[in-house]
Amino acid sequence: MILTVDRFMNHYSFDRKKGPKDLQKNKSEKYHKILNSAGAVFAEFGFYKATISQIAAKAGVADGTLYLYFKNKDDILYQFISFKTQIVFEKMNTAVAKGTNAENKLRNLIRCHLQEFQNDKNMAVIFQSEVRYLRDIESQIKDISKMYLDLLSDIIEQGQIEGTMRQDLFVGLVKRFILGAVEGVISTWVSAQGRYDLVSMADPLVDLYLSGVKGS
Amino acid sequence: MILTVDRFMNHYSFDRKKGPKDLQKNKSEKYHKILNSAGAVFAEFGFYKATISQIAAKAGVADGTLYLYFKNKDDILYQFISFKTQIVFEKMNTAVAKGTNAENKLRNLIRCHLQEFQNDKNMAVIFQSEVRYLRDIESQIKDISKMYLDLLSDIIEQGQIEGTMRQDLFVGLVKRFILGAVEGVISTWVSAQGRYDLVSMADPLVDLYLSGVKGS
DNA sequence: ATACCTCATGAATATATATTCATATCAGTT
DNA sequence: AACTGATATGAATATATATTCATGAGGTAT
Repeated sequence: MILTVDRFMNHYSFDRKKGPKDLQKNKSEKYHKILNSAGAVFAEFGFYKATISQIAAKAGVADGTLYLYFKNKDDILYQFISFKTQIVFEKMNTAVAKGTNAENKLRNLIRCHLQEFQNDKNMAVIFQSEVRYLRDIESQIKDISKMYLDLLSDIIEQGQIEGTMRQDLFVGLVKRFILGAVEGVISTWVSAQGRYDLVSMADPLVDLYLSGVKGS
Repeated sequence: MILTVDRFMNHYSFDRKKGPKDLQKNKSEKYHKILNSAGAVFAEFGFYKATISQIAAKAGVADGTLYLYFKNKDDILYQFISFKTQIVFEKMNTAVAKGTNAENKLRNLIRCHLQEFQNDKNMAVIFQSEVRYLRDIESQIKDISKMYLDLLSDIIEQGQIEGTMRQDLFVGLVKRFILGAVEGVISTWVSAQGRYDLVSMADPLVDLYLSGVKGS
């Protein structure tokens, strides 16, 4: 299966008013400065309580400037998520590709997941907190987790072929189970203000997936 | 360990303006009518997009009436969550108490959890979506999941004593793992508009907790 | 019949803040 | 130096809606 993340970026076609020069601006330094500032403010206050003025101040620009780069407040969040999603999924795909067998792939995926979220706490908080928004907004983003789940499906199926994973697994359930548990671990880490090392949870977590808690 | 849910209700002491007659009003039919309407509206639109007028209309009362029963919009959500939390935890405690051994208790807990959320989809959606809010609001509510995690700790420890669960488990991780996975499954069900039977996931899920996915 | 209390109403108020736009700055070009 | 286009500014505007409060209705006791 081919996992493409392009659709997150490309199919997004709110028609901005200023049209033409957008392509250059998207890459501009200021665009990213605003995006990062927005990330910090959203993470701290939540999307609704965050104000345009706060974001502008943190980015060191005037309020009106945001509207040269973004359609509106919603758009800022949308772009933030799209941008982060793209980067993270590329890394995840790479990580999985490096694994030789199913178990390896799974370990790489989970470690990468935890690593990326640990590296970018704002992102972690926003992905945690703005679930609601993600649900409401543009439909393409709805399945942020879709590709992740597809990755997992592939790994599990490979494991079943290898014979390293049980044949009787209900894949649909197993993948939610795995993703849910990682997110739970991240969520806890976020609540704890990121005070401990998240990545070190990766292997113990995978061990649980594989062997469960039952005594021998 | 004794799990008390009382604190969720009792320690909440915003001083309402009308003081004296509150006790009666808290139980009144209209209070609950508003609370349920609020639940429906919050679930449909999310806390911030929901308006007082919508809630009032759905409850069949005037806007101003809400302020006879609740301090403000925040308070409505707070009370909703407190109320639901209390009920659900009582049921969970009862369910766990009925189990004889650790595995049984775990099965009862998970089944109860899924059952209650399936029965009250508004609650499920709100618990899913308003994470952010739960984090910001009054500190007592922060640990909505605290008691749940404590329940799990007890079960796991019992399992270790029984010898039915591995001795080398990192309980702190295991309990997040279990809760995260249940929440993930619920989250998926919510996204799917609750079209399938959630409770039937309980036993397969617990099987995964216990035995993992590894082939024999 | 009157006074009194509780509860309900919904139009009027107050506030917050997202968004716009007339104006300014600056770089490069002629 | 004057012109042009792109970019930036931030005060002014528009809007939405949470919250208040003067008013009323219904019941009960005096």
